[in-house]
Amino acid sequence: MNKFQNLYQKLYKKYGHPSGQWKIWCKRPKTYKEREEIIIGAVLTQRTNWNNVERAISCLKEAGICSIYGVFENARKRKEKFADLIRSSGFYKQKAGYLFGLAKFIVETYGDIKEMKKQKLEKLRKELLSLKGLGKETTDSILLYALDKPIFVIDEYTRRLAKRYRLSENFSYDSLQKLFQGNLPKNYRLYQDLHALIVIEEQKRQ
DNA sequence: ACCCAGGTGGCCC
DNA sequence: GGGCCACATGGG
Repeated sequence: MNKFQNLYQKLYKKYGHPSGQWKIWCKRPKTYKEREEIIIGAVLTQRTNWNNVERAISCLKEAGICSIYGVFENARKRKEKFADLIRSSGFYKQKAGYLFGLAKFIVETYGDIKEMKKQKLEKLRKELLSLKGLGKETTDSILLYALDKPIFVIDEYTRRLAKRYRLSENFSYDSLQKLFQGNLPKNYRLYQDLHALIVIEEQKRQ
C-alpha cells in the first residue's frame, strides 16, 4: 500500500465515512436534485466558508429555486433579487453571473443533469472550464461530486496537506492532481471520500 | 480592528 | 508561466 492509500486508511479510521459531515456531497446514491444543489454549492463556496454558503442555499430553497432551472429562470430576469438571495456567500454579484452562465449552459446544452451525467469526463471538463467563473477546482468539484466522474479535486487544503506530508516537490494544480490520481485506483467514490477527509482533517488542524 | 474562508478573471510582465 | 488586485460576506 502506498502513501496515498495509507493516508485514506488513516483518515478514515480517524473520522469515519465523510458523509457524516459532508452529508450531501459524499452521500451515495444521490438524487438529481442533490446533484444540482452540489453544482450550485461548488460555485458559491469559492473563497467562502461553508457556513455562509449554507445560508445562501437555504435562501434559494426557501425561494424554491435551488435548482439549475431555477437559477436559469431567475438569475437574469430577476437579477438583483437573485443576487440578494446568495448575498451571504460573498462576491455575490459575481457569483450570480457565474451561476447564470453555468445554468444556461446546462439547460441549453443538455437539458438536465441526467443527460449531462452521461457525457464523457474529458468533454465535460473542457466545456465547463470554458465557462466564466469555472476554474479547475470548481469544475473538478462538479465533475467529481455532482456527476460522479473520477477526477481528483485539488484545493488549498489538499495543497496544504501535501506540503505538510511532503508528498511532492511541485504543488501546482496539475502536478498534484496527477500525483493523487497516479497513486490511487481510479474510483470516484475513493476520490470523493479522500478529498473530503483531507478537508475535514485540515480544517480541524487550525 | 484586524484575519480568514473548499477561487476566478483580468491585467501585467 | 507567475505576481498582483478586485470581488464581499459573516465568524472569530
